[in-house]
Amino acid sequence: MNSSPRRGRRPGSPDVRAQILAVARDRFHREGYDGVTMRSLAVDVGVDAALISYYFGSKRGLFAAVLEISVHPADILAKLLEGDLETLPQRAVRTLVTVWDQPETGLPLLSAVRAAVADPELAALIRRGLHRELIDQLADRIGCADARHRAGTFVGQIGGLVFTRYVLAVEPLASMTVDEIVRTLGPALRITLFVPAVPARRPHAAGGPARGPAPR
Amino acid sequence: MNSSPRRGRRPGSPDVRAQILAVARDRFHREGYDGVTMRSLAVDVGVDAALISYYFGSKRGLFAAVLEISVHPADILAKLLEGDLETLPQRAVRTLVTVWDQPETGLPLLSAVRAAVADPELAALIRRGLHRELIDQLADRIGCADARHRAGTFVGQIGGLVFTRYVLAVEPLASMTVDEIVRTLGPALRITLFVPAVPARRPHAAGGPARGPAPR
DNA sequence: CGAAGAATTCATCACAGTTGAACAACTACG
DNA sequence: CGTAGTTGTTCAACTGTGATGAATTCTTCG
Repeated sequence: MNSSPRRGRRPGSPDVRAQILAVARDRFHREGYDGVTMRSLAVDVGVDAALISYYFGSKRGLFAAVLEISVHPADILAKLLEGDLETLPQRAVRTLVTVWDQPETGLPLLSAVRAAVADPELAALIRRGLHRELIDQLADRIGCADARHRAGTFVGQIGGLVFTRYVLAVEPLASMTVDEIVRTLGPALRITLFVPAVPARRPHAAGGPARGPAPR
Repeated sequence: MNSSPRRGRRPGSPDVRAQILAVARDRFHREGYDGVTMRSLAVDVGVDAALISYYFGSKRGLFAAVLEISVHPADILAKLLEGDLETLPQRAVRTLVTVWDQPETGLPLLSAVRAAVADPELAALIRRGLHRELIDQLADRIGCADARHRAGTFVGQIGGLVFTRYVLAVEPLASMTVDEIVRTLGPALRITLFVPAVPARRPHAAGGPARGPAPR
C-alpha cells in the first residue's frame, strides 16, 4: 500500500515504448490524428504524457513511427509490376481494393493518406514514393512515346478510386464489389495504358504528334 | 419612421463581419485550417478574437461561412450536364482543370477538399453534393443498366484527377497541360460512360483475363 | 433624455503539446 | 559494499489554442 505518490520509475514494467506504439497505432487509425491527445493516450497506456515525448520526440514523431510500422506499399507494387503487363489494370484494381478493404492494411493506409493531405511534408513523401515505385517503372514498361503521361494518368485513375471509395466514401463506389469495380474501371484503365491516342474525335490543332514540353 | 428591422448600433467602422470574412478567406486558403488561429486572425483584422466567435459561433462556423462564400460547384455541374452527352467527358475534364487551375476558384476548392478529408461532417456534405448534383443526374442521362456504376466510376476518375494533380501534386499529372490531360484521360472516360460492359470477359478469376482484344 | 440593444472588449477557463528539473531504479565499477 | 552514472518515469510549469460570460461602449428608438 503506498499512500505516497510513488514517484520514479516503475520497476518491472515490460517494454513501455512498444506498448505506447501499439496503443497509438490502434487509436490513430480509429480516431485520426487530431482525435488522439497525448494525455489521453498516456492515460490509456498508464503512463505520463511526457514519456511519449521522451521516446518519440513529439506527437508527429509518434505518428511517423506508427506509419513506419504500418505501411509498406513498395513490395506490393513491385509484385504488381512483375506480372504480365496486359493484365495489369485488372490486377492493379483487384489488389488495391483487396488491400484497402482489409482493415489491418486499409486503416493504416487511410490514416496515412489523411495525414498526407493535412501535412505537406508527408504529401511529398507519398508523392516521391508513388513516383519512384510506380510511375517511373510503369512508364518504362509500356515504353511508348507518351508513356509518362499514360502512367501518370493511370495512377490518377487508381488514386481516384482510393479517394472516392475510401476517403470520401462516395456512393455507389463505396459499396460496389471488387468485381463490379474491375468490370467498370478495368476497360478505362486498359485504354489509358495501351490504346494509341487517336485524335479522331477532335483534331484540336494537334500541331505535333503527341509532343509536349515534356523533355522525357 | 417605422419599425426598422435593424436596431441597435450600426457599425461605426465599415462592416466588420465582412472584413473578418474577407481576411479569413484569404488566410484559410493560403495557410489551411490549422495554420490560421483565431487570435492571429483577430490581430490581422484589428479586432478582439471573441468578436469572431460572436459573429460566427466558432472557428468551424467561420470556416463554413468562408466555404459557403467561396465554393459554388452546383451551377458549373449543371451547365456541364446540359450539353451534349457525347462530348461530356472532354468537356468535364476541360472545365474541371480550368476551374482548379485558376487560383480564385481553385484555392477555395482545394481548401474545401482538404477540410473534408480531415472532418467527417464536411466529407458527408461533399459526398451528398456529388451525389445529388452529379452522379444521380449523370446516371439518369446515360440510362443503361449499370448506369449508376458507370456514373460513379466516372466521378471516381475525375476525383482522382483532383486528388493526384491538385492535392498531392504528383508528377507528371501536376504539370501536364489541359490538352494533354484531355488527350490521355478523355478516351478512358468515354469508355467508362458509353462502351457496353464486357459481356464475354471472364467475370472474375484469379489471374484476371488473359489478354484479349479491346472491347469492341 | 433615457432605455434598449447590438457591437466590442476583457478576463478567464479548460485543454493542447512541449520542456526542464527532480527523482527512482538499475548498472558498472572501485 | 559503496558510489557514481545512465536510463526510465513523473511532476510542475510554460505557452498557445478555442471558447465563454461579464462588463463596457456606442447607436438608435421611443
